[in-house]
Amino acid sequence: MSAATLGLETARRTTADDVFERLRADIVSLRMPPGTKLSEAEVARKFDVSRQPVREAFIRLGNLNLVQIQPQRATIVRRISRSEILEARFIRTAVEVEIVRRACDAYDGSRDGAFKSNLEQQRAAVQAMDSDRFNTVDYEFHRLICETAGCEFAFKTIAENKLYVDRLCMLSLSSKAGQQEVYDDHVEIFERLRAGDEPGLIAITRLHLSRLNETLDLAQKQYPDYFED
Amino acid sequence: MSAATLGLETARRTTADDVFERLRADIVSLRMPPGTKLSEAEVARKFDVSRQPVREAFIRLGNLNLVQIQPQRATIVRRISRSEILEARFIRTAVEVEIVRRACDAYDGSRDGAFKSNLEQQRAAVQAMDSDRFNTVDYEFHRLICETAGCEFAFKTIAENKLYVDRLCMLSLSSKAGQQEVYDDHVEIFERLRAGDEPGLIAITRLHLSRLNETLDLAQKQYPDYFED
DNA sequence: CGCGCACAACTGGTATGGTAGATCCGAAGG
DNA sequence: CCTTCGGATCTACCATACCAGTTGTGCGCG
Repeated sequence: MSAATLGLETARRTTADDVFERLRADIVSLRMPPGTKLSEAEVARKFDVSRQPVREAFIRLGNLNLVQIQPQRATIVRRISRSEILEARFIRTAVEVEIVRRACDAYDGSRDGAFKSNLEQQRAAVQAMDSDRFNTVDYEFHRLICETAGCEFAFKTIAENKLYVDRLCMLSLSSKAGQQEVYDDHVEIFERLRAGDEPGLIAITRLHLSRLNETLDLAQKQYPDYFED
Repeated sequence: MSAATLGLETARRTTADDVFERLRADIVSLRMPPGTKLSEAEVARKFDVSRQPVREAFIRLGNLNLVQIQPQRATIVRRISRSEILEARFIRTAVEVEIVRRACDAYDGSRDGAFKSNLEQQRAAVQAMDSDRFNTVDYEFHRLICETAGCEFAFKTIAENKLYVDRLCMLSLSSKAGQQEVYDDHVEIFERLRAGDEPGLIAITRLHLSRLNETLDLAQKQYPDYFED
């Protein structure tokens, strides 16, 4: 992912950036479901800009594997790849395990307040069945762990790999029970971290990330057209 | 990294692809050293194409963090960032540890021949002080480990993170002693793998990757202008 | 009725002209 | 001599026009 797409905006905002962001949002939110055909000309008309910025946005989306550019044919919103998601999870697991290992070493309790506040927000989101909200604080929880480990930068990789998964989460099939499970995991992760129980922390982290399987199976059964394998 | 940059070329080749590849090669080979100023118009003239494909190539290079696009100002070959390299190594270490862990479980000796052949080529390259050759087989060695683990895909992430490091290696400051050290590491990695000694394997892998520090220090001392921090 | 070919209507790729913003440099004023 | 201001000259950005493939369709022929 480029620096420009990650928020460290030092440069000024351009039309191409706008188009990119809007399309990106439309894709990950599933307002444009996988398989949707996009056309430079059409999008340009819709956003009332020329084809040029649209084209550049397409290139960047293509680099993120969110769209598939078929020269002289079409550009379509990429379908979800089961194998790709599992591969992304492998990478994320590797990184996250390394992170919690470091976090365990570096833990000094200075972020306990933030953790407790975050967990409380998670609990409330589960109670209110607010999936969007839960997703956001989930993100924040993992960022807190990165900070504890002194590896804020690693969150970039995690977020990048999460891109593929975000659309899955958006299928809103995250039942209350599922979210409760995730929340319980988070609580235990925090407890193990505080206790300095490194082996236990790693084990629960692996278990936590492995839960993606159910979500994946469920989603693929429910929306087979959204998948390419 | 986009699919197009990884060789699974299903689409046809475009002018922009050519420009991208040529610039990329020029950058990682240091024919265009860090800090070199690029201009759409200038590159277009040099390659005898229009500015458009050049622009698109710039965007893709920017996504790979190989160049820095400064709107309305200039586009320059990105300087090497010390912190960024260390961050990339963190990610790579995390992934590689996970890989060898899996490789240890999945090891069945079926690739022993390939490993031995590869190590022999490494030995020869060290002897001949052929850095380029050594770099290539070094790559292959790590790919072999990925294959053993059944995680060919993970090599993509490793290679991607290696992008930042490639320019370092190109400074050809890899002394014969340094290469010998790396070779010895590889030998031991293979031995631990065969012996099924997982803890030892992980330890030597970590040690192996940590050796980058010396290279980095040396390079930064010798070519301070190539670095941005 | 069915098959094939040609043409029309797309698509993305490329070339080029014009615009706004950033920088640099020199001249004018302190 | 130093500072400042203004314009010349860069830059990347955007719009438009044109080109080259791909695809789908419908007409004509077997």
